[in-house]
Amino acid sequence: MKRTQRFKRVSKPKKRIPDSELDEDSAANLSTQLLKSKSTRINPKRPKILSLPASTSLTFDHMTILPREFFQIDALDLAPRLLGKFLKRDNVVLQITEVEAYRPNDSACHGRFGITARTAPVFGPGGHAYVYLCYGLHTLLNVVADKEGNGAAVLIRSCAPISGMDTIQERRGKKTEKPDLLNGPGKIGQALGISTEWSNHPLHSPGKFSSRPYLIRLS
DNA sequence: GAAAAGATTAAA
DNA sequence: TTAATCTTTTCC
Repeated sequence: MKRTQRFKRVSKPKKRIPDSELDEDSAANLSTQLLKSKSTRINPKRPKILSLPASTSLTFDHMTILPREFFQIDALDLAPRLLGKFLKRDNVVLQITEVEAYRPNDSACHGRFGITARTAPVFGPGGHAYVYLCYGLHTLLNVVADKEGNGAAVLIRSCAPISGMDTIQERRGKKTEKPDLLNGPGKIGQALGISTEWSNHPLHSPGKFSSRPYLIRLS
């Protein structure tokens, strides 16, 4: 039975921007390349791993915050579009490398039993965060997808560090630069320093508090 | 009201 | 392979 759809960006992390050079509006000349990947089964418990089509080279000049319309589409469409995008909070910037889509009919989707106190944000309009505690230990970050009323979201599973390495390592409690720094959904939440209080926070604007994370792209 | 499961991680 | 750890949902 179908549960979820996972998308993975298989490429090397892009060059890192020195913290001193990064600001709200520009992170000059990052280029990102979506490399071809095979469709493989990463976790036997999960039915299918989808991959991106092969290799498109994209170059951007300026960072812009993604508009809310960007998010208000089917989670299955939103998921691959999040690959390569940037998640920013303060000096920490992560580039999304692996995501997983959860749709209303997926057996693992938190929205499958309707609106509850915890899952209410999932049913809200796309572009907000849905953060919840997993196994009592890990804060998992989802990007709510689709229109209001549809319980769909995309889990951020893995990222590459772009900026704020010191902060990331400090929050993670590891000095490594290896993939295990950010290759898991619980690690993303930890690296961003978020808690469940962040659930329902809009990701399509910096928000009232500048320290709140938001999703950006280079365009 | 009690019990079990869970979109995981790190360490052995 | 397993313990850690606790909230949400389910079952009686």
